[in-house]
Formats: sequence, C-alpha cells, structure tokens
Amino acid sequence: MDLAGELVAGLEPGAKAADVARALGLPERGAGAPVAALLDGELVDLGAAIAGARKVVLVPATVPEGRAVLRHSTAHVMAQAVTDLWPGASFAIGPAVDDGFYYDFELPGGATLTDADLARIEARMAEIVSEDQPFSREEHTLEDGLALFAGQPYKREIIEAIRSDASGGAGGGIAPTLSVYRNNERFVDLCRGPHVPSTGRLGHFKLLRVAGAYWRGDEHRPQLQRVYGTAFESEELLAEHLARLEEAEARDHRRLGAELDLFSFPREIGSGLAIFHPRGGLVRRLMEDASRERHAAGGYESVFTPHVTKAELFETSGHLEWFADGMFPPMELDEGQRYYVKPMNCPFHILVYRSRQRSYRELPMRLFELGTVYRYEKSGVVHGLTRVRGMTQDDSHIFCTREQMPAELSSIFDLVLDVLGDYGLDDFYMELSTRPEGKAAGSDEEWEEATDALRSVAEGRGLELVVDEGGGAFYGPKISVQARDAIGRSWQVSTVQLDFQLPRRFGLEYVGADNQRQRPVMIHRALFGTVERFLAILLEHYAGALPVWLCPVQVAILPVRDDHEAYARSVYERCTDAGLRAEVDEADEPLGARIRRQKMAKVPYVLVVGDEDVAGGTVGLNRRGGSKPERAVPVGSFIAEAAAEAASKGRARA
RNA sequence: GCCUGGGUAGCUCAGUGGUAGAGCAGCGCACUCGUAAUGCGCAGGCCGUGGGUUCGAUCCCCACCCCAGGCUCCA
Repeated sequence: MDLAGELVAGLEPGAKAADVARALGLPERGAGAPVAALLDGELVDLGAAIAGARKVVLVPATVPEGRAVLRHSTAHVMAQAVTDLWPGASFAIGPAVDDGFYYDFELPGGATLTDADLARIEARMAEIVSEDQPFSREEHTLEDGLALFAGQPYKREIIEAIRSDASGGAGGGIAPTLSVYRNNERFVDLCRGPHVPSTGRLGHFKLLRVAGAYWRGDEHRPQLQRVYGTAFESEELLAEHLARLEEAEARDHRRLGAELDLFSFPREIGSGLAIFHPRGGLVRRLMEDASRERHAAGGYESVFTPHVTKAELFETSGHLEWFADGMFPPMELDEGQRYYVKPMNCPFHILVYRSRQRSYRELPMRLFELGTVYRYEKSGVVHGLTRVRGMTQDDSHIFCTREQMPAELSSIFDLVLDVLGDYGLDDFYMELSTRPEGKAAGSDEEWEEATDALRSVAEGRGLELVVDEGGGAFYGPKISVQARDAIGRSWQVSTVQLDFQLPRRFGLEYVGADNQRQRPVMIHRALFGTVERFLAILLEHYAGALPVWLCPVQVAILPVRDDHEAYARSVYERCTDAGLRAEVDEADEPLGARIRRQKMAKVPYVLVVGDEDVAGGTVGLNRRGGSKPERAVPVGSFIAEAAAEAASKGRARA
C-alpha cells in the first residue's frame, strides 16, 4: 500500500498516518484494517504525523509486522488486566514473539499464577477490549519516566539502562526521551510502540500457559511469572492456529513412540535416556544400515571408538575447558585416574588419524562412526528423543588439504541432500554461521576462505541460505540444514562444521608432495544429527505413518475366516520372498477389529483375503491413506507395487 | 537449578477423611465374520517415596523423588 507523493502533498499540514488511510478509504476496523504505518521504513502509530515522510506504507495485521503490533498491543491489554486483578503487580517486558506474545509479571507477595488464572485474565481482557480504550502515546524525559514508574522496579531498571547507554554510547549529547502509552487513568506502560489505535481493534486472542521466567533470562535474578498468549486479526486465524497446536500435540513423537511400540523412557534408567523396543529397534536398524551403505558408497571408512576415556583426551581437545558443564562428571579409576564418558566423537577420530604418519596421498580421509555419546543436559531441558542425555550421532570427520576443502564440502552436500531425500524431507533452508566477534581460532584468511567455501556450495545448489552473522563457534564456521516438516516447523538436522582448532591442538600433520609437513583441514559433519532425534522428527513429520521402507510391518494379511489361513500364508510367503515385511493376523477376532488395529498401527498395506481371493489368486487391498479398499487385486501386481514403493524409499515415485 | 501443572491397574483417566472405580489393553470361553471396536467372564492397585496431623490418610500438612510445559526473542 504505497502512497504516491502527490496524495501526501494534498493532505492537511499535520496530517497523520490515519488520515492517509481515511483518504484511501481503508476500513478502520476488521482484519484488513491498517494497525500501524511505515514512514520511510520506520514503523509508527497510525496517530503519528507524516510530515516530511517521503513514503508512507500502511501496515495491516495480515502482514508479519502488523501482526506483531497487534500481539504487542494485546500483551499490553493483558498487563492491564493483570494489574487490575492483582493490584500492586509490577510488570517487566511484554514483547510479541513468534506465534504470539508474552508478558512477565511480579505479583504482590511473590504470588504465582496458575492455569486457572488464565480464564480470569482473559475475561478481564475482553472487558478492556469492549471498553475500546485508546492507546495514546506520550513522550517524557528520563527523570519524568523514573517518577512515572516509581512503583515499577523493572521499568525503572529499563530506564536506567537507557540512561547509561545514552551517556556511555556514541549518541552522547542527545538527551534521550522515553515513550509511554497510556490506556486510561490507571494503566500506563513504558513502551517503544507502536500500538493499534485502541483496544477495540483487538479481541481474537487466547492465553496459552504460564511459566516461570528469569528477569533478563538470568537465573541469578528474580523469577517472574510469564504468561504466554497468541492473537490474530480474525477469529478464523486464531482457531486455525489453535488447531495447529493440537495437531502438533497429536504428532508428538513421545506419544507416537508409545502407541506404535517403538521406544520408551523408563524412569529406572533416568531422564533423557531411551530404550528401543523391537519395532523401534527395527526402524532404527534400517536407518543405520542405510546410513552405513551410503557412507561406504561415498568413500567413508568405518571406525569404532570407545565410550569412555581418560581425562587427558578431553584436556587436549579443550572440551574440559569449555564444555565440562555439558559432560557427565568423571569416574575415578586406577588410583585417581579420571575417566569421562564421551560427549563427542571427534577427539577419538583424530587419534585414528594420528595413529601414524599420514601422506597427502591418503587425503581426503573420511572417518565415519555411528558414535553414541552422552551429554549432561539439565533435568528441566530434556525432551523425548529430541533433547536427550544419550544419543547416537552419524558422525564423520574428514581430514583433507586446504585445496581439497571446496570439493569435499561439495560432496558432503550431495550426500546430505541425497540421504535426506530417502526420508522424504525435501523442504530445507541452510543456515550459515560466521565468525563470532572477539576471540576465534584461526586466521582471518582461513575464516574467509572456509566461510566462502561453505557459502558457495550452498548457493551453487540454489538452496535458500540464511546467514547467522557471528553465530559460529570459535573454532570454525558452520552450515546447518534446517528441514521444514509437514506442519511448517523447522528442525535443525545436518551440520557441517569447519574446525581450525582441533588440528592445531592435536598437532595433526601430513607430508605433502613437496616433502613438507602440512596441517590438514578438519570437517565435522553429521547428516541425521543424531539417529534418535532424526527418528523423532520423522515421526512428527509423518504423524507416525513412516515411509514404507521404514515401516516395521509393511503388509498385514487378514484371512476372513480360519479356512482362508492357508491361502493367507501363501500370500505371506510371496511377500517375504519379495523382501517385504509381512504378518498374518489370524481370524480369531472380527475382521473390523483387526483392520482397525492394523490401521492404527499405520501399516501401509492391509490385505483381506477371503473366498473370492482364494479362488482367484488375489487380495483385497486397503492402502494406508487410500480412500476405498480395492477388491480382487492379483497378488503379483500388489507385490510389484509394494516392492517398488519400498525401493523408492522416501522419494515420490514418478 | 527455578516457576507452573501432574504422579491412582500395563495405558488414558475419574474419585472420596472411613483402606478404590471406568474405558482400553491382558487372560479364558464362545463367536468364523469381506474393510476402522463381537459378546460374556476373569484377573489386575504400597493410590510416587518418607515423615506428620487424625480413632482412621489415596485424600489434609511437610520434605523428597519422578514426569510434562516454560525459563533466547529486550522498554
């Protein structure tokens, strides 16, 4: 909604963004109504004067910036509701976040909120919305602000921070002003804005949960009561969003893991440690076998390394210096010798490399291991198979010359995309993490060369690339592959990381063609990330209906009556001969019940065999996700179809 | 670690200051069926653990353990 210059010129002097909207005949209320404006790129209230702006863009709540304004305003309404219900409550910050907003409160007497309070807060919010209170902006000096928020310690702290920024920063000399938004005589909040013009523009919101959250995210500071909510510009979009949340819950891999009898987390073992049941074990083995085959075909060599090691190894690697918090505490053995359970495979693979002198002729050397590692995660952060204390990485370390690095990175990306394709994941973006500010191992030149190499391989494949400036680890730049799942969430899967640190720490070398000792480049990479987490992602992506090649049972054969069992067995034999995993579900229960059970187990092909099939050599075929079952399908053609589907792995067949 | 919610049968959950219930799953018997739940019966419980209050605690109080969600997104 750009506005031509002449229309701006035609407006009254002192015109506001809202006047522009009116001149354009835009609605004041409703989902498409503007909620804010961009004046030369700066997001402001509709009540802001447009004087001097060359370009005015009206922003509706249907775009992300506008929706954030709507949510932020809803957060203010929530803060007002909470301060009405808990007089004396202080409030900290209340930003819009992905998919919603939150506000942090400190209630009088250290009171805490419970889920039951959410309904009360929502009810009060609805009243505030129906009162249609204006959001009016005021500007104040810092001193006025401190007085205005005399009873609000967190707001005062924020103002003090602004003061010290202003005096210490480069903008010295300009006295900063504060903006506040006043809704009525009682509620005024320190806020940058912008906001919707009045609370009546809001209303499609839902409070979702309460949580403790530390002030400034610092566990040494007070814990505040955080209320999360979400808001949309229409009831329909809100309902859709809530339905999506339910859908995500139905796809929860922990729930599916139990329902499909794949794995469990027995309390006896401890937090974040899974056991795989036979069916889950089968899926896992299929993934791991496929991984081994891919790696062998890609020129990788399998190595095996122990799960525990003396402290020395992690002292040399530096892990004990900067990663000790993430490691299980040591065991004391052999007269005070400290042993650690390994949190990473890399130092072991380095020892493989260093086990003898290496020649440039051996490079690139690609070492692969399905390496199980253990990391100490705080008890509150473990989550199903996605955040665990024990996990198996499909971990490789590649040692190559600097000249070989671009080609190696290129082949790694081929492998990554190929492998992920086997699992039907084909919607990705890449995230490039570059050199962090301050200390970083390696020279500028090395960083630049490596970062460029990573960037150009990703770009060469036309992949969407997001740069996380300064987000790399100190030991080298990284690219991660983020896969989007069926309901639009993204998950970090593969990572490719250059490392300038470990080759130096371990003194790695090779002898070059010129007979000089050189330092190899080291690349860490994992394709799944971890087998456990990758399985969790697949389960959530497919809502449990895994690609046929990964299904523990691919074909269930259901004889209608006992006397069809012999025929069912013969179909079973033909399936297994064709390499399909099949089972016969005998006729000791009604057919409907058996079909239901197989369907709930997400078996991709349910076959019913009765008189007609015995006579004709056919099966009744009920496909997973199919509309109607098919009768009288010749056994041979069914097997051909199923075998082709399994062989295609996760890829759509032409 | 901290905040919130929760731990009752294998699973999902109901319940009360007077020592417990449902559905599903399991087991037995009968049923032999053409596309998402056949019927009847049986069995199954240290009501998370330890203390306390009480004549009596699964229930009330305290402590602990475990599980889930949250604790990055800056007025």
